[in-house]
Amino acid sequence: MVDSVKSPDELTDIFRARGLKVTPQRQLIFRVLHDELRHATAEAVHARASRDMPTMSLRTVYQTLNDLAAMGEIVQLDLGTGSSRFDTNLDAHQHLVCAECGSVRDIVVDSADIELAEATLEGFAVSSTDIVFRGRCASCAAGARSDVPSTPPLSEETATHA
Amino acid sequence: MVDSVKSPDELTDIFRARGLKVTPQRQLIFRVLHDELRHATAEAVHARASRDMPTMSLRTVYQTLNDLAAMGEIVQLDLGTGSSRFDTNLDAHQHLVCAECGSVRDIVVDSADIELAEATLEGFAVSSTDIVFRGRCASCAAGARSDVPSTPPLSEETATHA
DNA sequence: CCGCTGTTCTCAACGATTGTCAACAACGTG
DNA sequence: CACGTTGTTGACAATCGTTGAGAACAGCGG
Repeated sequence: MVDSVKSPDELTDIFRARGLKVTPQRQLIFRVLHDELRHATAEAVHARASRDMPTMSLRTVYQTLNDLAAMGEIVQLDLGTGSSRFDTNLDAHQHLVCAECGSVRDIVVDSADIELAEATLEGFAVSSTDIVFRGRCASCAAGARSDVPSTPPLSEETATHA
Repeated sequence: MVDSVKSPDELTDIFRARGLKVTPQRQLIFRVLHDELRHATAEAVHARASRDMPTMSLRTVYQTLNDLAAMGEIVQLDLGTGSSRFDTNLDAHQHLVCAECGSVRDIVVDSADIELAEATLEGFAVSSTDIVFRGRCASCAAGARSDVPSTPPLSEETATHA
């Protein structure tokens, strides 16, 4: 986790450099992302930001998030949890996703291991490798409810077999 | 190893074994999946199936697809392409996704390579590992014409490949 | 033939996200 | 500090993928 909090100056530069105004909304959103929510959904960012700025519009959050993503300051992720998440970690890394609570955690994988045989690729030019480890996080495992009947997950999402 | 077409008998057994009726819709959907569309979206399946059975409802397709997924006969995938895809390949494998045309191809990865340090996991119990290699397929690289907007006219799933 | 039960169909609703558009606030420059 | 350009907001509508709710239906046992 090298990228912790960015200074207000950096923050300002980031926006200014692209001709974007440094509005309090943008500052707040950016700060929320870096200070607290590392894999937040737009909703989550909005909820958090609304505490400090009650008039904050969800529309603005989406817009700013997209702007930041377009600038390469954050990365938009689709982890199959229903909504996009925005990652402030720009370093190469992968994710652990808890199927139960939906929490997301970064994990560094030696992607060099994942070498694909040229022959297998058959001309496919890989530009990025997204890995999602699904499972159950420690918290959920700890507070595992016992009354959950083993009803086959009918309308569950992304049911992967063993 | 390629699970090609399943015989009508197997097909019947699959449904019957779970107490589901072998309706023409289900048969058709199942056949479409195994015969042609290996990573189809519900829409795609519906489009194909509608050719043979014009009254086929999209709702039924979704329902049947979910049923099949619940039975473990197909796997629901979220490849970040906007909609779920349903994979008939039950063997452990990963996917190559072309960012341009959206085509999906299977690829076998020695997932044993992807060893995660216990310490790093911090109690997270990994149950599945989904890897998506994004990039550009050979076809798109070959016909890299900028005048053609990347709009797959018919099915989102182009031919398996050259 | 009747009714039961599982299926399918139609249509409406949902969640996430974006478009629009008008009124208004405010950033950044000079 | 004034001004012009941008950004924000609010109030919806619209989109896409997907699911819910019932009604209509088909097949089987009685």
